[in-house]
Amino acid sequence: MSSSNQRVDGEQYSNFEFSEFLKFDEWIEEDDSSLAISDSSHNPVYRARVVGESSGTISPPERRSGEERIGREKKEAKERVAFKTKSEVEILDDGFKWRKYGKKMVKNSPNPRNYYRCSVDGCPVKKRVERDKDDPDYVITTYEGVHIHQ
DNA sequence: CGGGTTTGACCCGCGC
DNA sequence: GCGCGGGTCAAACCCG
Repeated sequence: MSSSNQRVDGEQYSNFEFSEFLKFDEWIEEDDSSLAISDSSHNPVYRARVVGESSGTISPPERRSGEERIGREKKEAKERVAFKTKSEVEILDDGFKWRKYGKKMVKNSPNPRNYYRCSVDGCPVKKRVERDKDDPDYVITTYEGVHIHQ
């Protein structure tokens, strides 16, 4: 991963409290509504959240091989936070190390969808990056789960 | 050498 | 019951 953009947001995200901010259901404009689009490589202009149904529990990712994954129980829906950011590169450095584990093409969009996972052991955090179909200049980054480490 | 990235195949849930 | 879509894993390759 070679991110040409210097990381100046590491602390910015540290202050992020997903569990608290998760309160929206649609794209909401940030205070930077003016879309000033700072020169900073990335600045979340939009924030959306889609918590896993609070009432409708979704089955956890139980892989095939019904023998090693079995045992997982549905504790609570994982948090899903989506950020719409204007960026040229989809590899936004949020202060964590991500390992790409898959790429898929969306049928509704000519743009591929990249799947990332936290390299830290025990970190069940997953990241999904996709380019906006209507706004190629924008990148939608969806975070899933919470980091067990800072 | 290690870690990370890549692409295809595989799997699962749901819809029809 | 089968098909589609989306998601994940895995082997191989590349880079530092």
